[in-house]
Amino acid sequence: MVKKEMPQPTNKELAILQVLWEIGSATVRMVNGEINKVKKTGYTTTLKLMQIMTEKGSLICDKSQFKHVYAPAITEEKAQNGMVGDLLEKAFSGSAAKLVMRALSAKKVSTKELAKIKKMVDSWEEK
Amino acid sequence: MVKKEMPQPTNKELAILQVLWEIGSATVRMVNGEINKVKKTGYTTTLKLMQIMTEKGSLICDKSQFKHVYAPAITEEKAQNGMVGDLLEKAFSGSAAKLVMRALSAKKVSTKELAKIKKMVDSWEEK
DNA sequence: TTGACTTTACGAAACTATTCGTATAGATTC
DNA sequence: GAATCTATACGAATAGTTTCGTAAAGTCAA
Repeated sequence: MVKKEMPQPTNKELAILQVLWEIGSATVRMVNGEINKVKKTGYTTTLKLMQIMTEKGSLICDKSQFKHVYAPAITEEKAQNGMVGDLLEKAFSGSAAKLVMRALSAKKVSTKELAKIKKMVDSWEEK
Repeated sequence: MVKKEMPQPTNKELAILQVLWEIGSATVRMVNGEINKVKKTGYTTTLKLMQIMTEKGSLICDKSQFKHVYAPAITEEKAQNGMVGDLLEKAFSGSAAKLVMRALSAKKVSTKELAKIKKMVDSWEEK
């Protein structure tokens, strides 16, 4: 079985995927509505992008109804793994430790977040 | 003082930056030599890209000699922080914990790496 | 059914990244 | 200094993303 090498989603594609991961599936109008809360974007712009994403295989489109219904073709988890893996290779020579270090310093990390991270690292150790 | 919003480097730009971070500063020929170890690329292609990067402000060029000498305009640390911060925002809703979790699962992390990460998280806690 | 409205289809423009061919200028060698 | 080699300058082709205008097709209410 050949593993398809999926290119990382572009920023706009990711914005659309975020909406669909959140609500499961939606029409273009619904997605465009969400997108517009962040940045004004024409309806046909979003439509076109979603059609292209369907061609690429990152969305699935149900055309049985007049209003086509779109859903993500990959899970958020897989996409996140892909993006982190990509960044890891191209900017951190594959060292997860370096990346984690930057993640901690890139942003003020709350005590709560830090506790979560600690817990996660500990539980990972047991494997 | 206005903080300039630096766009994230593209993949090719990053490859060039990697070389310069490694050796400090270099001519186009040297950079192109390194690049070509990974992927065959024409000399003028690398030249053009480095000129564009200089225009953009991600490289600094010393033209006092016939063979121009280029150096990175930002540190690897800053660039890594930027890239991680960007990914954090656009794909993890700003949650460092989620990103760290993906970093751990995106790749087999060695025991050594895991120990480093643990140490880092612990020392971070003291602040 | 007709008119208003919504949705999709199509095509193209604007923009960016990447690539490289060709021309020109500076250095080197004989 | 003429030939040759190396470097930069310039412009353009290609490819991919993002944008949207316009047209065609489907829906629905009066």
